[in-house]
Amino acid sequence: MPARQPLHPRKQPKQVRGERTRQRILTAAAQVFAEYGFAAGTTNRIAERACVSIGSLYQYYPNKDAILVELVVRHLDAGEDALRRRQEQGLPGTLEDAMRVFVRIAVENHLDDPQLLRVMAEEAPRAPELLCKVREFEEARVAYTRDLLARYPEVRVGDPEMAARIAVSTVELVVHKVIALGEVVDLRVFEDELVTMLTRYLAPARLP
Amino acid sequence: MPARQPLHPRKQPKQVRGERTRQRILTAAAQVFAEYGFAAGTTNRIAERACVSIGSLYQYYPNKDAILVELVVRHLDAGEDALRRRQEQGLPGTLEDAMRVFVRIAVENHLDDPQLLRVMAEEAPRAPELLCKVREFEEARVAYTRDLLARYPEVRVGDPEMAARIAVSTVELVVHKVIALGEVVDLRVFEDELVTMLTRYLAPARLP
DNA sequence: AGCTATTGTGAGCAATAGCTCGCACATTCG
DNA sequence: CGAATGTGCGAGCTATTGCTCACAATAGCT
Repeated sequence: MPARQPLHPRKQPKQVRGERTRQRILTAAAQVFAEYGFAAGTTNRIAERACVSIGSLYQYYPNKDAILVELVVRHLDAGEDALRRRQEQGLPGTLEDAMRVFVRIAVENHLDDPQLLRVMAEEAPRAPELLCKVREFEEARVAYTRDLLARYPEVRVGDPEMAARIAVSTVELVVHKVIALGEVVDLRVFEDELVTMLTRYLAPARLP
Repeated sequence: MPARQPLHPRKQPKQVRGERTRQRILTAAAQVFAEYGFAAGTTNRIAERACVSIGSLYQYYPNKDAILVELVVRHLDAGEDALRRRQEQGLPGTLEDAMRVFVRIAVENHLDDPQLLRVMAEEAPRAPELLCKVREFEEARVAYTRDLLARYPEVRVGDPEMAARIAVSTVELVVHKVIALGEVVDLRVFEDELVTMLTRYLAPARLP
């Protein structure tokens, strides 16, 4: 690895041609990272896959990391959108339904491209910029979940903030593990159990 | 990165001197990996920290990965030992106590050296050999947990195997995240909530 | 056509880091 | 002591890879 200096004023594409090239590079990068991993997914390989010269690649992205950052940001945005769309359909009738929505969105999000997701999850902690963005999104989800829980009177936890935090992390991490690491389990059973765990935790049946 | 060929018949130390050198290398590697991360923790740096020449380093480890593998295996062994020792103290009185033991062991295990643990967790999925070993240990823990749950009559779950799997993963992943990623939370509150989640999930209060 | 800004090219530079190999030093043992 | 074996050394080879730069091609406009 040579000079990694951002002495580069990358340009915004001003013609359609440029926009399309940029998109080709991004798509190729997603494939290459998914196939080879981040380290072995060299910029030359990405350029080759995108049918673009290496020079062009560096015209749009200042360095390799920046490509990954854009991929991650796009993924986070997509996840947020999915949640927002569900949100607009109104509050689920029961807490269990609400939890099922969470889990299912997470599963769908990961099922899309498990390999790429795995790379992103592995590489995220390395780039401080990425870590920051990921945390931002996560904080938003925690806050949203905390508010959501407040709407169900049957919820009874010691520390609502911590409960939301644990719930969000658990869904994210456990789903990611099962999907990306390719555990061989029945997804329906998995979903049911995970939903049960969250529901029983947050809204325990009261003793007589 | 140049030739990574294991054309090497690494030797077992036959003198005490060799054994000590090996240990110095391992200790240094743990420090260097924790401080610089895996990629930036170069073999030369490790050798320097260990006050050993790189030639000596490669006399005991065929390549860089092998050093990490040994560190991970040692850590896994340590964790298993800790669990076994508790196990010999007899079955905890309640399920909640049993869960608390799990969580606390995980926390202690991670509190030991969060940075190194983080590196190991991030790097583990890359080396197939490591992934294999980690899974082996995890399967053992799942089996152990499944058996443990069977001993508490109040446990009521749809799929005991899946429940054990989810419980093990949740503890491991969530604890790791909170400790290694340095989330700013009260550890006591965190422990309590996590234990509560597991307990309520596995042994829900029965309705009248 | 001609002129300019934008986009595209790819050989090759520079830096890095894993790892080797020939040799020197240390330990053990007869 | 001296031979055999084990241990330690570290300059430098080799391969890789992120990235630059001088130049070429194309698009848009008059």
